[in-house]
Amino acid sequence: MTETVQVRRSETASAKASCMPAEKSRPDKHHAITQAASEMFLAEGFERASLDQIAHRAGVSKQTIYSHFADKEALFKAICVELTEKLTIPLRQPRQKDGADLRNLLIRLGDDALAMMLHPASLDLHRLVLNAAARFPELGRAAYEAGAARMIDDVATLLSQRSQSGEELPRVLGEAEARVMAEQFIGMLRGFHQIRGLLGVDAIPVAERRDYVRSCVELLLRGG
Amino acid sequence: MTETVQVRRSETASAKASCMPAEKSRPDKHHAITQAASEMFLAEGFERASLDQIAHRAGVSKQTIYSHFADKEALFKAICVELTEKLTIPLRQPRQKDGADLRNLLIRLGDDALAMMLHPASLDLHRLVLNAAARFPELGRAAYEAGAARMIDDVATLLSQRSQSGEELPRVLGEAEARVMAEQFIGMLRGFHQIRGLLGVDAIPVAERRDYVRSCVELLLRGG
DNA sequence: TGAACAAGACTGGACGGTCTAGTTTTAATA
DNA sequence: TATTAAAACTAGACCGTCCAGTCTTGTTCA
Repeated sequence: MTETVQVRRSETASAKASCMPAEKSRPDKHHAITQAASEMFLAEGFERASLDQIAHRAGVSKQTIYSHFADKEALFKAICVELTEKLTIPLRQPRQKDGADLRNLLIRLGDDALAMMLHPASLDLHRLVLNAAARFPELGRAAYEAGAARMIDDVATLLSQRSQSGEELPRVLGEAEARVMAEQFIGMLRGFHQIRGLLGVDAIPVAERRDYVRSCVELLLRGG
Repeated sequence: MTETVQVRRSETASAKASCMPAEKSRPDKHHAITQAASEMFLAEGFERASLDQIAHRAGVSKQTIYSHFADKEALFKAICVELTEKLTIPLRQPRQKDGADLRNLLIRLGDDALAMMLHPASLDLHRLVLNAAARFPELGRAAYEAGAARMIDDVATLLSQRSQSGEELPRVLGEAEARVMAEQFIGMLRGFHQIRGLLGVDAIPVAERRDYVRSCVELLLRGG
């Protein structure tokens, strides 16, 4: 009796250590758990989401959760990593640059970036990670790398390249200059739109948002 | 016995309704409570801060807290309002505009605004309100009005005035244009500095930050 | 004297995590 | 294909802890 229990324990521990689907579990259970946990954590936050609720919503017993994850904290971290990865997929896909001039590239990029930042799931994750970062610093850093840092890198690379080869920008940019300008561009793009979403203030209409993006691009191209 | 308790109850309710210092309480108690509650909420968040801890830190009994505030939620909201008010005092003080040109005004304003946004207490409150906004929408809206909206208004007014009367900006700005440009300016000013603070990523050195602010002002003046 | 207070016991309930007992799935073997 | 044993699972009881909010019993102060 107790022996079989001990065996289970050790397997449980190893499965959790890797934070991966347990090797011998029924495959759909893991997904059901992470799905339900995502919904609950996003909607309620870490403290208010209870494992009983998550288990019930996943159609799974609490014990099964504990056979996949060491504890609530491990489940939470796994969810954060998974969601961060999922919601930043657009940032890791190479952008189409075929023949477009810098202005139109920046407009497309700006429209996409802003839409991503204002997506409800993105706002919820933002809230979640911001809150968790105080207690789990590695989550904060990981989210920064996957989100903000990635965007800065991409825009900086684009600006740097385009400034080298011609007349699309007033001057040739060094590495550091390009990064500063990228931060300025994404910063002004974001403006207070994301904050408004997070604070429950009404968003501006989409048409107005498009105008705003274009206005940012013009400001950058004139001022850069 | 029970009667005196009933009397206390009704007084408690009225004192809390106004969210002001109870009329008949010893004056320093209220401040001790809000002080301790501020510290605990900022450090731990709403759920993890317990009333026992707050009472202990305030050197006050739990009952005293409940004679000043209806419940934990009311205490929390009062703290949020009070902190929001306190931390946005700089935004409500008229700025010195004596004889300075727009460039230097914007630099001063930018330095101050960024320093304010990156202040540890400000970051903690930001986290707190962002998290609370999902459950208490009025807190979110109030914070937006006191913070972001206020800054946009101020900068927009400044830009609009200066654009009317001369050559400091390339063109005369309408009301709406000035607001857009103000949002762009503060947005690029903030960049990802605040996010880095919130996520626990190392901040850039102060000297570099000053350069960044100046660079933002130049970009705005050239591009506006 | 009476109102505000301190100290802390107490209640009721939620929750994280464990444990038990019985059921289903899997996969190897006869 | 039928058998079977281990592993994964379910349902829910259970434990210990924590906590919001109440109540009691005194104490302090105006």
